[in-house]
Amino acid sequence: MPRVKKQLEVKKKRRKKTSPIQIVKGMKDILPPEQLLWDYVLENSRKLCQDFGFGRIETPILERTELFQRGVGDNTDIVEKEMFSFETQGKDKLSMRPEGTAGLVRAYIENGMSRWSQPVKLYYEGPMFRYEKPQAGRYRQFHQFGFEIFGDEDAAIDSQVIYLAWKIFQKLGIKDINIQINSIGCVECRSAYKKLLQDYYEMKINKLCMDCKRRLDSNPLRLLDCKEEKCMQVATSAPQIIDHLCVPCHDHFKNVLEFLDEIEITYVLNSRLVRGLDYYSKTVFEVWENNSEGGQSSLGGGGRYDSLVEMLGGEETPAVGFSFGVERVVESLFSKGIQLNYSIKKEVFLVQLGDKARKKILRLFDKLVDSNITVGESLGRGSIKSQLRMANKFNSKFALIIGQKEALDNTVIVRDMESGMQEVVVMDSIVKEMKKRLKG
RNA sequence: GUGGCUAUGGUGUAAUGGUAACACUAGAGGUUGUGGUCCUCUCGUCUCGGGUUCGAUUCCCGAUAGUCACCCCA
Repeated sequence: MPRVKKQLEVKKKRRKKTSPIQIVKGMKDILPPEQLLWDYVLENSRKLCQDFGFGRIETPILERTELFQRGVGDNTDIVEKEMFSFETQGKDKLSMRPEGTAGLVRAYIENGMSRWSQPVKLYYEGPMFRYEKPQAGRYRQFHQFGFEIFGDEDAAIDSQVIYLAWKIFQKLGIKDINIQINSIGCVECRSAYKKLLQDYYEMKINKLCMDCKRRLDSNPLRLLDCKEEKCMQVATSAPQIIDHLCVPCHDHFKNVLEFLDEIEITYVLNSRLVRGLDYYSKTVFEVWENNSEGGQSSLGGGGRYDSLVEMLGGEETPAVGFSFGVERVVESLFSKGIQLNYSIKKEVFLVQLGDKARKKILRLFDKLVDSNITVGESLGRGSIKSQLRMANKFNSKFALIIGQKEALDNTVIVRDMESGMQEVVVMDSIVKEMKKRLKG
């Protein structure tokens, strides 16, 4: 009977609890176990970028909205409806960056990097924001790692960027990938091609699905990518952009592919690959991974953007870049069962009994850490039993036990966790003793 | 933004128109200062808000979130 009453009281108390505040839609917490994978991904990527001569740059998350309107393109989906934009108290119109390149270009211009020795090679990482409908592997705040090369228009640079992208994934252990590549030409040949494509589809408009009929005007390039069977049939004989590139664009693309052949990177010519940001020209590519269901998912993408620097008010500067989604890469690694052992390992574990002992532990902990020994403790715990359980969980080789008696005698019990053998050691020599034992 | 599906302890899963079962994890303990096995106990506003009902976690509606497709991309 009293127990029932108690439960009721507990329930009443619970009711009064204020409701918890939830995470914002499309946002995600990255907890310690997952951080290991993040570190793995980012550290390897940074290392490779540095090996390739890239310097790290960090630009602000907030930029003027205008930067993205001009840079990414006013009519792109990203700018039109996917930006987190707001006005400050000072009436500045700002946006949280939806991608990294525009900010880098701004920094390139603003810091006078055109007078640095060319090419300028930069890499970056950080959160990006897009107001989209969240889905698996697709968040409103997501992270990109990317790198850009400014000031060199040679096709070799394109292939170097692709090579580095490829290499990063190889290094990370994501091997079942392929490079989807295409050239979308320069402004001139692209608009000519668009017209050609529209003409082609106009003739077959009756064979298209509803969506494609609608898209014909707004985004003709997208029709090539439709998954309706009847549209796919029409697409197979549609004109391909690589057949309609101007001579310089054509040669450039040919060179890129030759370089890729040379460094033995397998790529897939994908005439339907069109990227959603306006600033791209010539080479565009994506890195796709073959997933377990037999489909493919995009891990990252990039391309050349020779006119962007000028569009944002700088001198005419060719550039290429690539970026990948850290979440997607992490998830890919996770689904492969790549497990970085998240066992927290502590060589030595300190067990304390009583207040006096607890005080001694604090200093001992510090000394041991200073001599590069990993130490665990559980100051908040009372019983020796639970503390030794912790020691076991931490895979400790030794437990150092200090109780009331030891605190007074200035001694420590050294317990070998494997054999269970115990020995009393004088406090002053414990650090030395531990060092010695851990070596052997 | 449009449409479909889903929503149960920290996690992963059950069952049910009469307040919830199991596994794992976590915490406390299994007599006085000793771990890994074992045992016991503890941890659920059944997402939220309405409605139907004597009664709803279970049915209906709405909200929210997740998820899938479109769209777009990382």
